[in-house]
Amino acid sequence: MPADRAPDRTASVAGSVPAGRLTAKGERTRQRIVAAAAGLVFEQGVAGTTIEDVQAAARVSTSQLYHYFSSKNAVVRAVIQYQEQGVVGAQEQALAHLDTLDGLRAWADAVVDVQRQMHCRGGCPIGSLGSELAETDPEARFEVAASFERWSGAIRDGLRSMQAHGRLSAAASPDDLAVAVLAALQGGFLLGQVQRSIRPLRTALDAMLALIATYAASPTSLCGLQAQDPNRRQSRRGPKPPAPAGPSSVSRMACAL
Amino acid sequence: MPADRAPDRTASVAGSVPAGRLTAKGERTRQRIVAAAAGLVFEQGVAGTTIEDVQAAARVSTSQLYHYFSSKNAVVRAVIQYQEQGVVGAQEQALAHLDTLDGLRAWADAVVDVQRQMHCRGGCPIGSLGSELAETDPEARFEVAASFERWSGAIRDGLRSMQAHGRLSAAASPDDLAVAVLAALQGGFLLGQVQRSIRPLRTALDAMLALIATYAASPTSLCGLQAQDPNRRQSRRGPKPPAPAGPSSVSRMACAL
DNA sequence: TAAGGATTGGACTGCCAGCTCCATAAATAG
DNA sequence: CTATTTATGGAGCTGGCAGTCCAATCCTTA
Repeated sequence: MPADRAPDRTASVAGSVPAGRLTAKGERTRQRIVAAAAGLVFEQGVAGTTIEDVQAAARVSTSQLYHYFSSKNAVVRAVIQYQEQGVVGAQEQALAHLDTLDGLRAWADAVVDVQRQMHCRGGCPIGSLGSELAETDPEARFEVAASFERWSGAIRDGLRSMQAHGRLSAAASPDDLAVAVLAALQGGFLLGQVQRSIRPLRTALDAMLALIATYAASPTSLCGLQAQDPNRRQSRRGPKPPAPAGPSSVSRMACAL
Repeated sequence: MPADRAPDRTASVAGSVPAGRLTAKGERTRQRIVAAAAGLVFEQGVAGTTIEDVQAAARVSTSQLYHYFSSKNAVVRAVIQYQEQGVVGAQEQALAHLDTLDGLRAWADAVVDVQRQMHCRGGCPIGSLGSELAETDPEARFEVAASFERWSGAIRDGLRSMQAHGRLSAAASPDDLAVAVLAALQGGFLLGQVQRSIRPLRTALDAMLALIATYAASPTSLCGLQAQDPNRRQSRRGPKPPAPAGPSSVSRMACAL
């Protein structure tokens, strides 16, 4: 067995290369396929993306593709994990040291900015996959469910951190609020994708921020009367927090989420 | 021209029967096709539903189907309008005479109940279509966008009515809140579909209700401190408002939304 | 250097789904 | 009653797409 074998971080993916032995070169090819597939799937959906498309985009032959994946379904599952890594991973970074309401606002701004940069196309890479595959591919549904769980977990941890710093009332439930925020985010992405506008996402997240501000324990009043200042929405154009700098291709833009 | 011709309410659908003259019988056949297609699409998505499937479910021959629709795309567009009619129509009914916060809570309960009855399968009939078609069928995207607009408009009118009755502070923006509520609903449906649980939808809508309660102008306190009573979630099993009674098939259950 | 596994090339196949076409039956108008 | 339009039946065509197969080549190890 080769010595420079890449760490076997893909062993858990059923349908990968049979008897899964990958050299470093093979690992790179495999990654090229997944990245290309992720981009295409993001742009045109699973059903709208053919294996031929992926081959062309990744510049690999049929036998190459089927050397690394047993079926199109296997490619799709790899894409799901790839997007989970990219999107949720970036989210965990962005939410890691969250301890103020302003930090949460900055996070929301960054999220909205992602959709703006995509010109509202494609929706959320994970949410779209979930919607398309939920009723036809149980395993895919399961993996997307896990991604959502991890994502809302990151938000919950951020809120807990705020609570620990005394920035959030003990009456607030970080667990419930996290789920609600993620739902607002997903719904906002969907509405915005369909209407080609960032307004729904902006509005939905602002609403959740206003609710959370209601639970703010520190300086500001407990009553969220100025929670929804109509001016703030438009004035949010300042220097945005540098997103955790992913690679440059279109498919990675999605992952900068 | 026949005298008992059905009213031409489908004339606006491009791709319907060429030179669109429909007898009453033909109209019934057409409706059977659309209803069958709607059910299948709801269960398996557009890509997962073949014309053959629709033919079998609607008990029509190939030539019949292509007599009434020029292509699969035309069928899909008819399905979108069918679902808009069913879902948004029912929503307009349910939200029509909304003038109290409790009325809004009852509405939310009914929405959650729909997902429960579907065992969390299928998501929102309109949202799923939007997600699947947004990037591949511009016309479909446009129609779904219009549906969302109409839907949030219904919510907005309900909130305005509350405002007119003095139940909501003038500082609240029914327009923004309506969009946020719809986003929470859509996101809740998606998360719940993927995780096979009604919790996300319940939680997301409760969060929005808590925010709206914050704006409540009348009896209850302005501070939403008991807004998120964790007990209320389980205790919501009383006699639910009779949903606006749609037909009985599975595909119509979705439309009872 | 030789062997054996990993990687790559690309033609080919089988199937399925969307759609066409022609023929027949039913209904309507005059 | 007859001409015309509308509704139905069903065989079959065609293109595209997932997946197969047999080699050829590269790379690692010994």
